Amino acid sequence: MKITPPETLKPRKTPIQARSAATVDAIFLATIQVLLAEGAQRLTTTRVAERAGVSVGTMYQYFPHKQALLYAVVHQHLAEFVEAFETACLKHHNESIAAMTEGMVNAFLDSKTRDPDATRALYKIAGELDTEELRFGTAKGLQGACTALLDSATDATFDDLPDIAFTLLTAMNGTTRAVFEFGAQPRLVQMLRVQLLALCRGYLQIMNRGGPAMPISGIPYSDVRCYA
Amino acid sequence: MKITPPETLKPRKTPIQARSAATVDAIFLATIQVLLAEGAQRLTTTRVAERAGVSVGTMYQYFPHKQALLYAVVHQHLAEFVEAFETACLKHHNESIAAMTEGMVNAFLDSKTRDPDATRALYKIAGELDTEELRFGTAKGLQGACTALLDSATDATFDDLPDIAFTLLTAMNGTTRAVFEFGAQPRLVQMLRVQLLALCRGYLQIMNRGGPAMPISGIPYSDVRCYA
DNA sequence: GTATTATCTGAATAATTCTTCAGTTTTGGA
DNA sequence: TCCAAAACTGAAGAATTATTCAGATAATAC
Repeated sequence: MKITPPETLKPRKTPIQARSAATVDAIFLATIQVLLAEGAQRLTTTRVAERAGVSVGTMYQYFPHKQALLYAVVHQHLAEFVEAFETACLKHHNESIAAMTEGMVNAFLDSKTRDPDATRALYKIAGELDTEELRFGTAKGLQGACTALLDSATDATFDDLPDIAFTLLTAMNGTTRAVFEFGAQPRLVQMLRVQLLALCRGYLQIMNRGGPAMPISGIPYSDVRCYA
Repeated sequence: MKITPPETLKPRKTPIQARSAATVDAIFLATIQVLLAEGAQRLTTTRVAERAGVSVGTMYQYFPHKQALLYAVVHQHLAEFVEAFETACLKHHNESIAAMTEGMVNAFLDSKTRDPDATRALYKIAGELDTEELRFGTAKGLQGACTALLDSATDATFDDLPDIAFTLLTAMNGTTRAVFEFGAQPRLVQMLRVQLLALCRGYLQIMNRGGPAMPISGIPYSDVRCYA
């Protein structure tokens, strides 16, 4: 997964000395902190600079405008996330569905949990990033990795794999997002890990082409796969 | 579900004549339109008023400040959604899991699809509403309805119902949100309907206390329910 | 030690935004 | 028809914000 930022959102210059590298890091960190402490509305260049302990001018030396800063922060974390997820997917190619789901769920949650503040902050601005490019690129990357993974399952085969991958990923994201917006207490995360495992496994079991046709009595499952 | 707005977010006055009722409606509509056309950043009181065809002063006669307007718009649609979902849940009490999941998924998607623009717009500002009260209240309401519904299933019993309801609801929301953020083309919505049905059914099948212990060979499912 | 490059500063500017209120227009009833 | 209440207007004020740039300071190379 490689996502190149649009021309207008590219950083103005990259740090050379160690001092400036530290400055940029501080700015990134401050962005997250201001976002969590004050909300997206009150995320201003001045406030971020102040929190980072640098002057506003310094910020504008690295980022041509506020949007570029936001883009950089989101891009950084999202890229890390995509890479972690893709790596985990590759690691579990040619395994069972049970092993795959475990790998995916753990990779997903571990990556989001590594820096909970950042995760929470990112969910807050994800909507205002006016470039769909990032979201779209990220989604495509994850979907590709998940599709390929499932396609290599040793104990199941699927129709409409991209749809299945899309559903799995967005379901994981939705549940995770909710947990983080409720504070992401460890107990909640652990609960989610268990529930997600069951969610993914149950879903894939039903979608498995060779699986049982009607696991629960009542309305038949046959209509589940035949959509126009 | 009844959600009372905090004192500071209450409307300044309620329309009496038909004329003013139309004005408020126009303002609500304009808010959605500006949000979609310009984004959350550029959602200003002046722009909304202009789009609604009224003066800014008129807006401030009904809403004490911008936040109150936003709150009102979100509240209106969310309340409708919660009620539709709760009604659907009540209608399917004491039925099979298959019937329940179908009822829930359809209610969820039908309600969100009724006014796609509003749905898309709401997802955009959901994050900036600085009062968690609404989100929290809504979540509680949905979770309660879903929990009660599942508890009445004729062909299954569950442990940790609130957790299961939470997972189901946030998974549905996550997938739906993604579809709407990608434009919500009818084909995508139809796809989602099918996938969600399978997702919910598969999950509940696994979580059913009386269900099969190990539906897919490989790593055992036994650990799925025993979390600390 | 000096020259050069990298980095930082922060008051000033221009633009945008929220909110008010004194006055005007419209409505519905007596 | 006439009037009091309801609804509307929009220019003006106060506050916030993004962005610049000329000059100061620190690091590095030679």
